[in-house]
Parts: sequence; structure tokens; C-alpha cells
Amino acid sequence: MQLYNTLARSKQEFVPIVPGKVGIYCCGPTVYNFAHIGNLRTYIFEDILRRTLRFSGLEVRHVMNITDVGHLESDADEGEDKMEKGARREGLSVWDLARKYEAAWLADMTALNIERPEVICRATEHVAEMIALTERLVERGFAYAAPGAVYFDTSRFGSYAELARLDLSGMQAGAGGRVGVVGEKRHPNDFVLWFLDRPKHLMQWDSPWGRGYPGWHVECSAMSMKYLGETFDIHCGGIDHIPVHHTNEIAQSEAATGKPFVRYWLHGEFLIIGKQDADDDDAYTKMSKSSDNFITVSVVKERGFDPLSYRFLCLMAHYRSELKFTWENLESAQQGLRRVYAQRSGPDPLENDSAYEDARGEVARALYDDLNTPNAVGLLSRYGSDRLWQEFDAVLGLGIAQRRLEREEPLPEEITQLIAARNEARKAKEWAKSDALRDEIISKGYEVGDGPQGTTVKPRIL
RNA sequence: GGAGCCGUACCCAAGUGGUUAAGGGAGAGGUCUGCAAAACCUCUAUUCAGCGGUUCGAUCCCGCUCGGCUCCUCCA
Repeated sequence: MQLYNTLARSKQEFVPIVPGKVGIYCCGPTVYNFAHIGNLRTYIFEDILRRTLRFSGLEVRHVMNITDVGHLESDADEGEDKMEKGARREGLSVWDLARKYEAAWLADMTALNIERPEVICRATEHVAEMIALTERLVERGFAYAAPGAVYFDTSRFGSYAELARLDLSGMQAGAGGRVGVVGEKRHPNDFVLWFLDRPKHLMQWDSPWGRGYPGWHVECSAMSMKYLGETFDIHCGGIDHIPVHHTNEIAQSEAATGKPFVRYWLHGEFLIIGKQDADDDDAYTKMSKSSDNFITVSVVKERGFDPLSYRFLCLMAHYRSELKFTWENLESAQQGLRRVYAQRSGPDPLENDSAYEDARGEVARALYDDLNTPNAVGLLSRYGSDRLWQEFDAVLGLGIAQRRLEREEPLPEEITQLIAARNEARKAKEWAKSDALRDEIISKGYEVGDGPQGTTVKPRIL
């Protein structure tokens, strides 16, 4: 299988460290608000990754974190903590807030048919591991304590920013806030491992340096290495994590262990959405929690869409491409999915076993080519084989078999009576009456069709 | 200021240095139907933002221009 590795900026053949097994770590949600569908796009991509790896015969161990310790607005501090801001907004404790949105996030994952990772770990339950990692860094001379925090010393880590290929000197010249505030830090890019002296912060723990709380990046290093080992196969996340979060994860992990941290880094692109102030129809922007283009799974449902239609929309674009979201596009995805679910009449076009194997190989190759789901879906559509769709649904996760079953369920008594009444009216050529009855059946969620073999009524799916 | 990405039909979106530029949606026509719906069949880019260059040949490689996006700051 070929996967695009951000470290190499190219596709590479995936070779697991332990034959037959693969360890994956994915950056999970910060639970201070609902996830929007842009966030969820990344989890869908990661789900496709894990399912494809498993389809290829590997045993998958997938770890995802829940960030339930607040992040400050920036390492430079001053800003307001998101968790605390959310808690105040909703009149909940920070702990209750985190649990509330963790549950909401899990529900979204379920609605989108995203498989549960083997390990879901909360940052607040791994503070000891984070402290241990920080101690290790201090011992090895990669971290230093100042009055306000323990910092990672980026100057001591030679390959810092290799992943992002950042031009640190260029950044110094820039006007960005990140390099503007040095304060007690020794170098502009140094980042916090452990915050100290923040009496107002609601979540605090004791540490060798005093009471405080962990910096953001350290949780992913501590938890991924705990569950997957000091060197593991794949680390995923959104493309925005490359320059800071993942760069810092690599630095602190490798500095602590002296070993390579991760072999393959995979990053998902953004979902983009038309700008609100649309003087230009071609202007798109990423979805974000702070602006008004915030669309959640609930909003998708309220608009009459099945969450799986959104999943299907995501599959129709490659994970490393920006995907333009509009309600019209979601509608077209839902219509397409409806036809995938609909029972096809006639024989399977791939009756012949060798033809089936050829087609199967072609679809599998598309998926093994850096998870090319749009290509795979295109091939499945072209072949039009139920059997093939159902086999690859193990990867696509559209729940095809279940929907098919729902369509075959026996009709309720109420509906069969309406059908009988309509058939009588039709026999008597009372068209107005029969059409009214048909409308009634349709309004109850069924499709009605009259063919040479008589009338067929099935539940409408989607 | 620095780094990088993208621009394929009405919409979304794969793809390739050279035989017919996937697929989905929408649209058009047809089969079926009392009429519909669904399903099925057929059709819909001589062309891949524009202009140059490399090449026997470029949508795919290079350069420039235009347009859009992201990162450098919490962010999927």
C-alpha cells in the first residue's frame, strides 16, 4: 500500500514495524464545543485509513486522544482558555463541559459510521505520563524551568521543524505573534511543557516544578508512546497541525527517547465553505468554530440529510484535496447514495468469477493508492455490481447491507391496507382516489411503483 | 514579509506525457406506467484558467500572468 508521507512529501510503500500489525495515533477533539463537519471530515479520513489497512489484512491498533485540558489561546498565554470560556458560556464546570462534548462527539462518530478506535484516552487521565515525559526532557537538557512554565528548548533539538520544512529564520523576520513574544523563553519557538503559576486556572495538578497544568503538545506524545511504543507506524491529523503541533510532538518525543517517533505522517485537508459575504462566488474558506459557518451533524440532520450522505460526500473527494462544501453538493451526494442503496434489478454484471476478481483488484488498488476513495467509488459505480459494493463497504462504511435489509422489511398493516384500497380504486379506474391514496402512502415514507408485475411498495431510504 | 497548495463540463470530483479525459449529481431523450415515482438504457468537455517554453507529441513537465485557498497565532 502506498501512503503519502508528509515527512517525505511523497507517496511511500507502507511497511509496518511489526509484520501483520499497525499502530495508528490520531489527534482527537478538544471537547469544549460541538465538532463541526470540517473536523469530522478528518475523522472520516482516518476511519477510511484504518478500514483500508484492516482490509489489506493488518491488525489495527488505533489510538485517539480526547483533549479535555484547556488550551490557552496561545503559548504566549494572555489569551483565554477555551475550556474555561466554554464552561462559563454554558454554566457548567470544566469537567462537566468536557464530558458533555465528549459524549456529543462520540454520537457524531457513530452517526457517521466511524469505527471506535481501540483506545480513546483522555488527557486528564494521563497527567502523570506527561509529567514523566517532561521530567525526562529536563533531565536530558531539552527543557528548562522558568517562573511561568517549563519550556522545551528548541535550539537543543537539531532537526526541529523538519516535518514542516519551516524556515525559522524567515519566521523571525516576520510579524507573526509566535515569534514576537519571547518573554522568559530562551528562543522564540520554544513551547510550553508545563504551565506554572496560573492560580486562576481551574484544572491544576502537582508537579516537581509546582502546581500547574500541562502544555498542549505534550499530551499527544505521552499518550501515543504509552499505547503504541516509542516508535510507531502512523500518526494522523489535520493539515493545520503540521507546523506547530506535530512539529513539537516530534521534537519532544524524539528528544526524550532518542528514537524516531513516527514513521508515516498523514494529514487530511480542509473542508472549505463559501464565504458569507459573497461578492465573489469562488471565494471559499475553511470552516471554523469561531465564525458563523459552523455546521454540525445536528444541522445536517435538521436540514433533512442523513449523516451518511455527508460521509459519502467526503469519500467522493480525496483526503488530501480541499473539498468544497455546499448544501447542493450534499444533496447530490445524498441522491447518489440513495441509488447505491436502492436494490438493483437484473443479474449482477460481474457474474463471472474472474471478472469479479479483476474488478475487485482494481478497486483495491485504488484504495491502496493513498486511499483514493473517489477513484474507488467511481469504479464501483461503473461496475454496478451489488456484490462488489457490499464487499468494499467494509472500507467505505456506508452501511449498505443494513439499508438493503431495511428495504426488505415487511410492510406494516396500515400500509398494506392502503395498498389494497388503492388497488381497488385502480381496478375501478378511479384515478383521483388512487392517486390520493398513493400520496398518502408516499407521505408515510414509502416508494410506490406500478409495473407489469403489479404494484410494489418499499420503504424509502434517505 | 516568509512557506506551500489549488484552478478539469452547469455543480462536485478522479485521472494520464500519446489509443474513447473516470464517476456522482443536475439536465435532455427513451423503455416501463392510467398518469407518475423508482429502476434501466442513451446523450451531455475536440477539451483540462490564460499565455509562452521543453517535446515528435502536454491537460499532465518548466516559466510567467490571472483567480482561489491554507499555514507562519488556538485550529481538523
